[in-house]
Amino acid sequence: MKKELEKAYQPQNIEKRIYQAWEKSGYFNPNNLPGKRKKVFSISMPPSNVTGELHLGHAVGFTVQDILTRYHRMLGDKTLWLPGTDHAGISTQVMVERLITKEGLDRHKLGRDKFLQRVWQWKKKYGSRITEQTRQIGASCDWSREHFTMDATLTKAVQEAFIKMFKDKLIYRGQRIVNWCPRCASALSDLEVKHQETSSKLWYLRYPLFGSTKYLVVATTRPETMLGDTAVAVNPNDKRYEKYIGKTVLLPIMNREIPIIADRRVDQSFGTGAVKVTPAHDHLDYEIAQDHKLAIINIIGPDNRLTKQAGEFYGQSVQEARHSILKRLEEDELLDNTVDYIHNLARCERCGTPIEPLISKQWFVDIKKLAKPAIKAVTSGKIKIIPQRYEKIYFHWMNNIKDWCISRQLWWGHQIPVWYKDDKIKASVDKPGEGWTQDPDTLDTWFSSGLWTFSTLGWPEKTKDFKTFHPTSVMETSWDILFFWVARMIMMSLYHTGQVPFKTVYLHGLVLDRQGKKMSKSKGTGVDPIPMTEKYGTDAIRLSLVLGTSPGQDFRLYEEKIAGYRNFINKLWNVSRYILSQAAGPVKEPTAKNLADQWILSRLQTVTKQATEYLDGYQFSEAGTLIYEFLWHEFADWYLEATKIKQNTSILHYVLETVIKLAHPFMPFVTEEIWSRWHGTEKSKMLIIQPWPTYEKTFADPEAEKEFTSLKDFIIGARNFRAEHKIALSEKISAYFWGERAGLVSKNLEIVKSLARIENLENKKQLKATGSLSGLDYFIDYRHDDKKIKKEIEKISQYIQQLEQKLANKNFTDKAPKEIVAKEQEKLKEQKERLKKLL
RNA sequence: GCGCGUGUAGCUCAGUUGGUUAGAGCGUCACAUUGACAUUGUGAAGGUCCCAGGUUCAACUCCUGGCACGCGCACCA
Repeated sequence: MKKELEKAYQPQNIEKRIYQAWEKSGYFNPNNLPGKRKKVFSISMPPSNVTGELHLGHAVGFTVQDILTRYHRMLGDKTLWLPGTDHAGISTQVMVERLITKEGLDRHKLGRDKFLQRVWQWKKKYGSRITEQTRQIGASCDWSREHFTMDATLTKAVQEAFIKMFKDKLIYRGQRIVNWCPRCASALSDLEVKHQETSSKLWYLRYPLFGSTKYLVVATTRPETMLGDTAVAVNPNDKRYEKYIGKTVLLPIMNREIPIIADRRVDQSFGTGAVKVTPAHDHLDYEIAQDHKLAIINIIGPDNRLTKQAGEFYGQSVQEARHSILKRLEEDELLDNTVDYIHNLARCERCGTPIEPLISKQWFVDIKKLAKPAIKAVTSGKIKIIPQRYEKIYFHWMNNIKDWCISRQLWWGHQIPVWYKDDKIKASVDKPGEGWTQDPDTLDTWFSSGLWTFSTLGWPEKTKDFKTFHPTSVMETSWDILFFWVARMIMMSLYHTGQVPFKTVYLHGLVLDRQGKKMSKSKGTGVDPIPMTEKYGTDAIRLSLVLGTSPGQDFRLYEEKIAGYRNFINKLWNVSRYILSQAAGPVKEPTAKNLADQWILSRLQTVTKQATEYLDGYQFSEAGTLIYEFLWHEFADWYLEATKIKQNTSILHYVLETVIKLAHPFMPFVTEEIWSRWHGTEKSKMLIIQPWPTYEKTFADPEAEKEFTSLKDFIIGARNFRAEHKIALSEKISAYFWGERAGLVSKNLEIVKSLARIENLENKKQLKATGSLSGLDYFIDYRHDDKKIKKEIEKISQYIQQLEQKLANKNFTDKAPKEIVAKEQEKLKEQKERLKKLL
């Protein structure tokens, strides 16, 4: 052990070097791991968006995945954690479009090929940023298997998948109403639309009844769409309008006669209870039109301008049209009323532009057929979701699933492998021949992500990796992409490979700011993990993202929390510094020489066992907290102090080594650093590949644990001594037990002095012989703080009464399990003895 | 509308099959301090586990019904 171990842990100087050493060792790659590894453990890393930067959401996920990976690697599993990035169609294209706008260009001027070149350039320049940040968080994933969704092999997988689904008639092309983003000039799936409260107006329009001077009033937030109205609908139960059903109104401006129809879906209480029906530009109206066989008139084009069908308004933008139409209606006295109104406006998830529903020819997946087996995979238990309540949400969504629109009018992405020639359509990777042209559209990003667990392992080829690592063991991600991604992976994998993509889904919560709100970059309420890792160390961030959290449950993060875990890491650093400076050397078989030794060894075994069980059960917070408590408040605070009286190097080393192993998955950097200073930097001796500690029965000693705990309680109780007696006690202990070593002092004086007793009592044996703690009666005489003692007596008496009552209850003694009753009886006995001593 | 979550110490949160006198961190207060560590140590104060019923020998935990806050889904024009 080198003496120059720094006084405080300095993560900045260490982390980069440690990560490089790990990466260089090759151990992230399961092929390079030592020993025979039969059991396989694999995780697919959710591909980060290439345009992205690491945020705390990633950090939580990576930490949990890394804990699992490191734990299983140490367990001796053939462990693979496969990383990658996603081309993120819309996000990336939007970003590059903005860039070229600044140059006065747009993608159409540039042309498809040149534009794509620009995107690739951009990807090359910034795409590695996120992977660098992934390294910074300590992710021990296999970079040699890193993939990008637009790699040649993955593109091939996408094409094969599409063609197979097309041939099986699971993918079809149809003219349907879709969510259209005018800015992106592309169709979107339902999931890519977000609703946001927006203040707007509700206009009440008068539609004259045909052949009458009366009119019906309809309310709308979108007056311009009236040009495309093909009916007015009312609820069949609405008495007010009963008499009009079957009649017609004259659509203003267009002077078109349109029917008044009855439909259950109309809400009587909204507006006037009469609705204008615009099938081409509203999802509900479209459905109503289908059922009532109404005409569909497309008046808004993909360019967000009115079509020829809009007559005199042809060519106007939607905004202009709204203005002119309102003006015209007002002039004709057909505008009844205008009120302020807040409604949920549908917006493009990526660019925020209001969505324009319109009729368009797009590609769809007939997803209901895929949903059935995907539901079964979860009900049958083949896939387990943690926490379980998300299964319900999953089922609800899957049971109500609608066809998935997968074509995007974007350039950045996988171009649809379909070719046209005259009226012929052919799905094929390559051009089928002269005169064929390929569909210009690309696929939804989530189509390729849906194949992620197997496309990254070489599918559709039957590679060794695929055979070895698929299905993967766990999918770890945040709950908000359960539908986007997790559900689609399950459907795609079952269909294409016949296997589930993973056996367990672990969902973590979202990281919230101090106020409990979603972190927002624009509001500046976010915590950027990278500067935090520099300030407090990555290990501290990792702990603060995992300890004290619960799966699927959102949680708040703030700086003090991180600082707290930084302190803990520093504690471990100093514990190691102390132990290694006391006696360097190899770890020997531990031999217990006194009660404290027995206690700590037994506790270590208990902790090892429990921590292992927690990790196996995905209870990361519990496992981490347990290690934290043991390391700090048992090993450091008590055992280490005890050894200041009588050192037992073998045990100090053994416990430190074991606890460092247990802590490694949670705080890899500091543990690896301590390890390397102790065991050297040789590759084969790295902590990352050390075997996970096992539970050794020989050290388990519940009796010792119990007795030491009593002793601790007694020592803590000694604080109630009067000051002068305390001094007397200290002096006595000092003179009696330390003799010539009386000079040894510690900050933690009280404990050290009191612990001197452990040694003298010849530990357990004597404790037993003298009747548990009776050997300590010697000190009890010094208890003199009457007030405190009185209070304690009161407390104990109360408790005794409680216990006596309980035991007197026949129902309890008869019906409760025997162990519980026995436990209560023992408690009563203990308390009575305690009381006796105090009186 | 349908569904989900949360409510435990001043603050942030744990609490997996119902069973020690309900826990931790931070904060507060008191005390300690020379050699592992002030990024320290020891302790104290602080709780009708949201409310009301029910099941049970036993409920923070299970059931029913409220209240408050947050979120998701949905055809809110």
